[in-house]
Amino acid sequence: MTGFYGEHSKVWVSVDCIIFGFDEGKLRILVGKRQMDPGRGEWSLYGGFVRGDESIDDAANRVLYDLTGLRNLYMRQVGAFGSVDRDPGERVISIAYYALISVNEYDDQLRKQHGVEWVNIDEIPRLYSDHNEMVLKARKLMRQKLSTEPVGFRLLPSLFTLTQLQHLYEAVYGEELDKRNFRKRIKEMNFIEKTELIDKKGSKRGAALYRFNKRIYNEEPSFKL
Amino acid sequence: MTGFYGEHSKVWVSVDCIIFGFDEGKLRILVGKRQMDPGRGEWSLYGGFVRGDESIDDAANRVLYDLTGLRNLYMRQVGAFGSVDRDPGERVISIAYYALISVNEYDDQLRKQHGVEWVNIDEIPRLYSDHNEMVLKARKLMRQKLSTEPVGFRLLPSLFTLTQLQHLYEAVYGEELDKRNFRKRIKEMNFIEKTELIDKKGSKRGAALYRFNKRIYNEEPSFKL
DNA sequence: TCAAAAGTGTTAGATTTACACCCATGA
DNA sequence: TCATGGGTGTAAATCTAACACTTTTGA
Repeated sequence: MTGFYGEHSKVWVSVDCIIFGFDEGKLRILVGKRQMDPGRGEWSLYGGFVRGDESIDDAANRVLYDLTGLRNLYMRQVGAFGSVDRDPGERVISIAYYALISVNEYDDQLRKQHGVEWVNIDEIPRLYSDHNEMVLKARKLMRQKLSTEPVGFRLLPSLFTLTQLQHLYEAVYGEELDKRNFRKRIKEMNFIEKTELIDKKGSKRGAALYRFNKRIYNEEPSFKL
Repeated sequence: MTGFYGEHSKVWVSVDCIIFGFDEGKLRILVGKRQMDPGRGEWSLYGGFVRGDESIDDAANRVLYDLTGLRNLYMRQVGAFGSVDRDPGERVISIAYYALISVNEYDDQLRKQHGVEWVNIDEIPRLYSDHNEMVLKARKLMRQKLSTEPVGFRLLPSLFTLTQLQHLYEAVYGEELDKRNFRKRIKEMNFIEKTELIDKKGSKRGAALYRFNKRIYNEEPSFKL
């Protein structure tokens, strides 16, 4: 059966992950210095090779788990990157994925062990190979996704204040939003439910904590921010 | 240098093309019966393997040129598809692309030589492997693209009537549009320019022919349909 | 002469935007 | 007591959607 396929050249396939986090009012991604050749020491996305016995999505999930220790992260494919010489060593086609994580759930020790850092999305350094391009496309897709589906919560703690949510959207859109209009729209979405809990960290007065209710969303899935 | 890479398994990478055309008021794509194993005889997208010396975009362009004889088609990546067993023969990761072609520019003899047919987008048969999934995603991305960028013209002759353009958008959106509102919006877009030419095929009275003016669009690139 | 497609404006309703003050509390 | 962030409603402006008739001409 390999007769037909054999005429064509095989290549390595890797996955590279753009991992978004939101902290101190800023949207950030994880990057680290490459610890292997080629490109050792250059800033780079975290990635890995696709194994023969796993799908590309499984590979991305494995790489994400390896780095963060977290499962079931929100993750979407960004696309395949396949210039002939994108990898200086060998022909490698890479499939980029972006993921959303809640920074507070990520063990900072684990982060340091892997030598990765949170960098502000607007201050990304020159990255290895075509990784800057991947980040750009991931950012565009992520913004588009957050504006049409309620996944922004994946970047926040499971309980969050409306101010946190608003600041998140402001960071993603890169523009300020009107507080009253924002809250008016949130109120119409019954799946963003107010709890009895009060956050006292963010202000003296205290702010109501909200949570995303998936069950209600499934019944009434309309979202626009 | 291959020492590091060598530990990982290489795979075949192919491209598969969803080629959209618009004819007789219907949105269609090109599919053919597979002429090779595995899956011989099944309906399938047209595709090919990525060679060692070409980028994935180049591979897609080559495959498109091979099939249509046309260069510089509008083409965008749909994404990578990489289940372990998506190809019954060997591990093959495939990158899907969609393209827009103007049906009248495609030599029908060439089409027949390749054994491909235009099938209505709403009547796609069961396709080989995960190709139906590719078509679905391509369609979604294409609709999104057509609503925010003036690329619908790539599915029409270079001179077209507003009725043709409206029917195209109706086919893409799957819903009827109001003629007066549609034409009002078109009039605001100066890059859709009226010519002195009249189409007499579509009606007795004759309809004005329009063309897309790229230069004007670049100066004033705002589009929404 | 009539069937068939081309072409053209107005209005009501819905949505979006702009905007400012009082409240509760810890320091 | 005061500085800080939390919380609330209204009105003007803009955008969207609904709607019907006249024109031209080839058959």
